[in-house]
Amino acid sequence: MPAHGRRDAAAAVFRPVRTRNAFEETVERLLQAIRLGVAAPGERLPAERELAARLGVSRVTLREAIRAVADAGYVESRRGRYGGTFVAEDLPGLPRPRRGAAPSGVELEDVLTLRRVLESGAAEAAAARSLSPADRQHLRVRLTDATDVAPGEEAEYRRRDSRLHLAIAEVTGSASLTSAVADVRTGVNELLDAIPLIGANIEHSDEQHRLIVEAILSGDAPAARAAMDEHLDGTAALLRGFL
Amino acid sequence: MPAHGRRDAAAAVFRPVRTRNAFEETVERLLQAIRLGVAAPGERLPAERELAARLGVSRVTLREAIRAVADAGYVESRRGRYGGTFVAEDLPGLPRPRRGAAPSGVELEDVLTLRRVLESGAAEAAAARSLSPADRQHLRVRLTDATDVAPGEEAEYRRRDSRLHLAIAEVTGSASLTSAVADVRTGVNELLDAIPLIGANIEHSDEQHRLIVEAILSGDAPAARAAMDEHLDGTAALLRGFL
DNA sequence: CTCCAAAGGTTTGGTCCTGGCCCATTGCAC
DNA sequence: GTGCAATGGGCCAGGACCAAACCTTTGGAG
Repeated sequence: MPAHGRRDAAAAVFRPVRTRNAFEETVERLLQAIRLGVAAPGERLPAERELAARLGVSRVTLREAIRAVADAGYVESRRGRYGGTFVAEDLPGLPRPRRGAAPSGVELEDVLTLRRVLESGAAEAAAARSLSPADRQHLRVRLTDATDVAPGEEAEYRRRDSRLHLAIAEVTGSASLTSAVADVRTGVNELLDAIPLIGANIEHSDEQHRLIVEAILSGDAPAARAAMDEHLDGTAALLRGFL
Repeated sequence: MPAHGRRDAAAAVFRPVRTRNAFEETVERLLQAIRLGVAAPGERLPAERELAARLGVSRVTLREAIRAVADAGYVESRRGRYGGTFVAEDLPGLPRPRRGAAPSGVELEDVLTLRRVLESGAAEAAAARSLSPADRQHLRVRLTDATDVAPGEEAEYRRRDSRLHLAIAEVTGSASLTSAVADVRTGVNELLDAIPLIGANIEHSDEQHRLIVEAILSGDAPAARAAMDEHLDGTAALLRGFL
């Protein structure tokens, strides 16, 4: 009996339906928006009523989550017309000193495998599509943002880097692919938080980012995939070395 | 302001936290297990207490879901020692006459894009890995199963086809990739339910399946990707034509 | 034949979450 | 300045969901 194989597939289908409660999930989403640079410092989040509807969560729950995120210093709420919840200009640093929770090798390989599949696939798909002028502009802007970070601003670099990778997924036109990339990116960022950021690596990444975007913009799908593969291999090697 | 691009990424991060309620989610998972062939006709599901724990759902909720699925004729419960919940030997046909709910073109392309990224990526990743003898055997068994369906058994073919594709994801060793493939596969199956199954297509698929598995077993990652790409292109063309 | 283990079936009390409603604050339009 | 609309803030009744019991059925072990 191939019970082994069956168990793996079964684990995929019978995985938990709801990982956390609504409050915790909502907090994670807000932090994800901030850490991936989807909501930049100073920017306003959607109004509570709208955001609650979008997240499929009651306003009470959303407000509790916002409260928690605000207490941690990530956002700030203002009342009145033209009020709202705003991302803090000065974001707090890492809340996670990684208290012994080093990810196992299996977990690491799991994330890296999924990441490679999703991100290289997204790069290829983006290049294979005929992009609208808005899409092309979007990519260029994100690329510039990412290569244009003041030295010493590691956290900001991480956000813009994520935002660029996310933009590549966006221009594939596939909403579910974009969601998947956002999730895997969050996982990768958590891992990256555990290792130091080196200047040489950033410069190297900048160049690779340029190559990737160039390949996508010129519609060269194999080149886009190859460039993304190489880029990801670098990070993967770094992570494997440190963990 | 690049509000357009921002909106897409925001939609990914601010997507609903909880799509359905626990009951509905659980029903979907049970049906997914059956339709993907993870639980074959006649097979026993895990005991309620264990399954509830795995799904992260209370036993009460799980039982309600099982009850619903049993009422629809998919499973049957037996009490007493060596009892349990068993997948029906004769599964009901399609419950979905697709009442005008034809998927929009955008949705279709969304699923197909994600599918291509995930499944071709999985094939490549599987080929790039050094597979254990158990993995190799698993792939071979699933391949044989899929090419070995009695004529006229379209529903059974669909299940074994899914099971083979799922096996490819399994042998990548990445649990999250396997989950993602299972989900996208469910989406594709729903689309496929709307179009007829033609004998010639099955034969063609059988041959492509052989090529894919062969490439994976021989460790030829580019060939595995290429073979999977071709295979998926066939189905994609079929779907685009019918919808 | 008796006991027991493993499974499904049932009940209860409590917690989380929601949907709806109203209040408080703010700044622009008039 | 007055009105108003958009926003965050607060409250409550009821439903969904859960954890933890306990009951019933079944068939093998001894």
